[in-house]
Amino acid sequence: MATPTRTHHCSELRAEHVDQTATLAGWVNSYRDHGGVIFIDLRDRKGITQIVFRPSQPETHALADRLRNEDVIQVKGTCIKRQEGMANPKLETGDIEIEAQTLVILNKSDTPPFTPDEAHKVGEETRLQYRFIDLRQKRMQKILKTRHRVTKIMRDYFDEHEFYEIETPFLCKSTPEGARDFLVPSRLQEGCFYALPQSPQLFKQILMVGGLERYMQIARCFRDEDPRADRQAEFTQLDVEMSFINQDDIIELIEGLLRRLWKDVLDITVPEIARISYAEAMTRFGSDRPDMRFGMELVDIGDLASQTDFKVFTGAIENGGSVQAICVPGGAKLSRKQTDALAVWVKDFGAGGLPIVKVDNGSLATGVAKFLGPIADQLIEKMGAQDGDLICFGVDSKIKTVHRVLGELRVKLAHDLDMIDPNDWKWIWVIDFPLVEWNEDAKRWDSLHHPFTAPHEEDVEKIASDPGAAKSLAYDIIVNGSEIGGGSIRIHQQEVQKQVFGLLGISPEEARSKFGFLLDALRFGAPPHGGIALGLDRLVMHLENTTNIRDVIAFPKTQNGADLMTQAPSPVSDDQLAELSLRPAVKIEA
RNA sequence: GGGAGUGUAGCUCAACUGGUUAGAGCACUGGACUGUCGAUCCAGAGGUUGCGGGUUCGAAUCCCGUCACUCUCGCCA
Repeated sequence: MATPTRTHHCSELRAEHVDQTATLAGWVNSYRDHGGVIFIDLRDRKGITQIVFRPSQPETHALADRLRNEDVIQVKGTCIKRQEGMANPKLETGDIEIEAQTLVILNKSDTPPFTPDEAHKVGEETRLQYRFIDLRQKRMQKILKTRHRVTKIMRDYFDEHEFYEIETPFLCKSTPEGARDFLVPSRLQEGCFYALPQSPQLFKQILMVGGLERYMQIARCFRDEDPRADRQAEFTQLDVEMSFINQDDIIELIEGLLRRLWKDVLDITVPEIARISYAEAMTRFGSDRPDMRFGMELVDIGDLASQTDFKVFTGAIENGGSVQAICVPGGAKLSRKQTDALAVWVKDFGAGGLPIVKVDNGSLATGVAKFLGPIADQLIEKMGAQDGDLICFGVDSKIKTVHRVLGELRVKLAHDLDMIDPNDWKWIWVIDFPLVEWNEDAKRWDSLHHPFTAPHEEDVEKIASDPGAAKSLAYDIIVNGSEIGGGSIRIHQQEVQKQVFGLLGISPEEARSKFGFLLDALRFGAPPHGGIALGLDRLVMHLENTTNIRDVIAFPKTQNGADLMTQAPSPVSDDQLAELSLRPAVKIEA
């Protein structure tokens, strides 16, 4: 077999190469056999070039007659200019073609289940099963190229800022907090298990105590939880940690990175990114990851609600709850059927229902309008509502539910009513998160970020006196309503860490057994430090304008955690199990 | 764990209210054709209607169960 070399890529040849000899190699993208002359569109990573086979080269022509889609071939021939009217403006290389002298079939392909050109209309299940074909389509190649550029830019950027890229272990100690761990049985220590890292959190802090000062890693993380459109069990983070810095340093550093990424990939300039507090984000947008591309901010109308006889409103307020509203511009055009569907939809977020009114001729109509007569004018004014608008109410005895319902609703309505400019980008930092949040079910305080997040210095006393009011030095970076990263300044003093563990109900014994190494590290000269992690998959999703995380991962998993190509996970042999001292509760034959 | 949706030829889809032999386009096979580029023309082959059960004279269609895939609530410090 000939060596599959080539002199040019399939995107390169132009009129200026006419009369030159060229050797190309690639896949048969399509073939057109005219009995005499045969045309092949030859494809490689970079483009497509048309090859012509003429009967005047009988041996080569006979070989070419057998070519089918996705055969891998090597062609040597002469670059010739296409005659007048025969150029193909759809191809970069459409002014020329290669007149083949020799053809080598490097590898004949079985009939493919689909071709790269039609992959975009093939079901995802089939694409994932034959991922090696799917990856040949232009879109997938572009996405993976972008992903490569993003990680390259990250490494260059942090290198310029004197960060070291340091690997951390995959085989880690299991900590039951947070997400469910993926467990790996130990062969050498019977009955014991490693866990795959949910993130390199503790290791990167240890690196700071270890004096490395600036660390970054493109880190694979594992969380054994149910997936969503934008998240799967195995994902990648840009992980960063720095010593002797404050929150502003991290924010400025990451803004610089985002600026370079968007400029380089999309030629879009990232402006100085505004910061809002968690409290403000919740009050105005009902969410800690507000989408700032549209309005419809939440308005507290508790004062007006209590002036009505509408029991839904007054009842909620009497129970210590809240009545809030959003004004949906042009929302009055929604049909009864559509608003009824919204009322069902909001129940997923804990709402009892969705009271609405439409604004018509300067007054309220339909829905709950008949209950709101006394406050109609004030409501319209307070909401800034116009004729043709829809006002949706969030009502509950818990303000948290009201925020959630209206926060989710405003995003859904903005999409449904096409209120978002697809070319708009809105970045925002959310800062000053509460340190902890009361978990009503478990009757305890939970970390909002994680247990190593530092409180504001002036709030340290509140850990004991008023934990819910203590704010943390945590920050999330949001783009278009999507959280693409978050981090915090860490606790670097053993005393404070002990207090936080105490607040979280982690006993000293428990803390010692789970995080003893961290507590030790904090005793021996831990510098002040902090960091952040950005979701690489989500970042690439934004840059490539997809809502499907599987699009930006070469070999993704399905919702069931399966790899449809390799058929993982799979049963294993009894021998393998015995070696690991494992006995499954459910046995599936290997 | 819950809710919703999808599953028919290799691929994308159709098949009325349960009713003849489950169709079409692309792909595939054979043939024709010397300028196509979504080639064209002629002919052909290709089906466990995801799987299992049930109702019925009769099931792709209705019912129950199950599996896979998607979206989603819970979950994801």
